Amino acid sequence: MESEAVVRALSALAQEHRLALFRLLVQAGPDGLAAGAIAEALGVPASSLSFHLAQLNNAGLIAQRRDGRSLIYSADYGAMTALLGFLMENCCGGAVCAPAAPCDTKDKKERTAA
Amino acid sequence: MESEAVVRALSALAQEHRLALFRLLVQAGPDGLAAGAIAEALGVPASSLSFHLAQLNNAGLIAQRRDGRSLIYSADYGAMTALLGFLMENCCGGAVCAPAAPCDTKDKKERTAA
DNA sequence: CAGATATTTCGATAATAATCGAAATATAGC
DNA sequence: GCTATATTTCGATTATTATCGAAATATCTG
Repeated sequence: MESEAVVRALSALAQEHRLALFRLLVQAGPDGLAAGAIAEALGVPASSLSFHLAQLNNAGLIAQRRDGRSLIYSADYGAMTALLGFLMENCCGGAVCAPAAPCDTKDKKERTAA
Repeated sequence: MESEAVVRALSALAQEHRLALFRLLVQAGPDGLAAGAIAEALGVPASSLSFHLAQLNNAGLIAQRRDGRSLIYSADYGAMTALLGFLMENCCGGAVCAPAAPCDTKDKKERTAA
């Protein structure tokens, strides 16, 4: 992941609505959520939400797919992991640094899946 | 870590110079670097750098200490870990999700140290 | 095709951020 | 106290971002 892409990803996340939106998708899992459902969950007008979705999408943090009239958005876990990895790269001049396991990872069957 | 603090941290990192600056400090380790040394390393005017240092400091991502005439800045590894943890909280509706080990963690003696 | 639903694009406005030189503050040494 | 070094604060300018209603686009159903 290049520095420029990382800045775009961080900029995308550095906004209250988008951070909440991204976390909502992270927690929703690979199935994702329709734009309308997100707008309702966050209490944001559709046009505003669309702007924020575009930011996250442009940053490569979320994926979009169509299902009938609805557009379904889902978190891109691979991009998130790459982002975290970049921040920690070559970290800690040999000292401290906690592991920070991302999640329970019950199955771990697939890594870039769905 | 609260949502508002996370947004501040992400905003602080979502800027080319500050991202480079933070990574410089992350890689420099707990000893940190003097403001002047950072300015030279990044090729940024002192007043501009001061602005960026203030942003990172205000976001709680870096610590400041004085050594004679110099102000030494160092990365706050605890804050970084908390930030990453927040992003992954409750992630992956039970599916995927790669571990993303932050660093080699040779010793692993302390977790929130220095 | 007409009408309904889901979402995006457009356009205008308001707020926030980045930039850097010049002047101000803090510490050190004589 | 004076002079030099290290860094920050101030102020003015420019650029980017967030906001949301209204209109446009896409898909579905009959």
